[in-house]
Amino acid sequence: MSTVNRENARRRGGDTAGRILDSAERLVQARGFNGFSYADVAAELEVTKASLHYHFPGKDELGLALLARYSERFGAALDAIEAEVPDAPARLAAYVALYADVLRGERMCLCGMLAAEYVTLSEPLRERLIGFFDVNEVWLERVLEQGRADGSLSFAGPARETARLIVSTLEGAMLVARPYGDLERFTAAASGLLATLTA
Amino acid sequence: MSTVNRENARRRGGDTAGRILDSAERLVQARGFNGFSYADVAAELEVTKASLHYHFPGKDELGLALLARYSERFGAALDAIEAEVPDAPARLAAYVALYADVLRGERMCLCGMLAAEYVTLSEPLRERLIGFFDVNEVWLERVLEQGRADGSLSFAGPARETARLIVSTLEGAMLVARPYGDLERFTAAASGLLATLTA
DNA sequence: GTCTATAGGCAGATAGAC
DNA sequence: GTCTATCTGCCTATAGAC
Repeated sequence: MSTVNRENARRRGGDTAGRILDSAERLVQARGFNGFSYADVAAELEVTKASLHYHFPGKDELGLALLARYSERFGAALDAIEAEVPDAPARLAAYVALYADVLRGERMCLCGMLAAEYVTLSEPLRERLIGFFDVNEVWLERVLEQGRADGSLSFAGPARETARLIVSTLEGAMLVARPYGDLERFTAAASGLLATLTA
Repeated sequence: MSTVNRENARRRGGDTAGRILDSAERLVQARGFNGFSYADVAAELEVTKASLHYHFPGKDELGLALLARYSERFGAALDAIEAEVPDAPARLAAYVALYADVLRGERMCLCGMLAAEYVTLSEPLRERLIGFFDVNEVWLERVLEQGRADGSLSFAGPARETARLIVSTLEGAMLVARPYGDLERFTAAASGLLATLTA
């Protein structure tokens, strides 16, 4: 790397690949994977499209990198909840807060957005998208079982099904709340959901 | 209209505009408004793109026609439920069945799909999309109040909020179930939701 | 690593013949 | 109403200089 480029990277405040991912992630979450282009990212970062192709040869590779980073970050957030929050109801509330934070940035969940575009995605992207939801379900399932065991949560049937209900409700609440530009719509739905579990 | 064209229309089994809407609707529900093109519809109908532009000058007009027809049809289905199904819990179940029927065709709800792409939509499209959700909420609100009044349904807080929770959950359940290609995922979530209201 | 330049294709859209 | 032909612009992607 040249001295000039190193200086540029420093001034920009981070590695270029990371900045590309930041920009692309925001664009996908706002407009969808089919609703953004390399040109959009290039304009935002004030670099050329060709430069983006150096870091991510094709849009599919970019999508895979996006999803990998998102899943990793989400997984880390789940680990953090387990480390910092002991009881099951509070863990669920912290889980909901993860979604609320995304929506606050006027973004849709990356994976909810990709789920809408599922039919148009490459096979590798599809597989990893499914993997994201699976991880969420497994994590919620454990929290739900913990809560049922210690009496802090109450629900009927397999914990896995309630876990799926939670994921569905939160994704749907984000989806519908965003057009209204109304975070309260999301939090109200989430509260209503959690209320049925702590009753 | 020429004799030949009238014959073509007859053989095709309907007016051209309607067939265009049928094709476009299916494509939007499967791939998104940004994921289909006039070329896709033209290929499916074995006509030229120019012909489509005669019926719907631009993609935006096509989208508006799509949404208008969908809303009208959905409204008619809600009217039919009210006419044929008397009690509130059964009305909710019938409402859920409307969504399940869409998903059975491996489609996402048209409006859920457009909600995901909201940021990229024209202002007229945005307004009418909001209108669709409003109509759903109002209808559900009335059913919920009816059920609470006659004791067949039980929920806390304003009926409108629970109505929003129902819409969110069903849209989210469709969104997540489709990648798994698993209708049962949707019906399980819907059953779980309805169970909390009849308890 | 980033640039200029460009390829090749598909997008939405229009003019005008039939 | 549908066609052929064409336009303009944007898309993803690549070659090669610096």
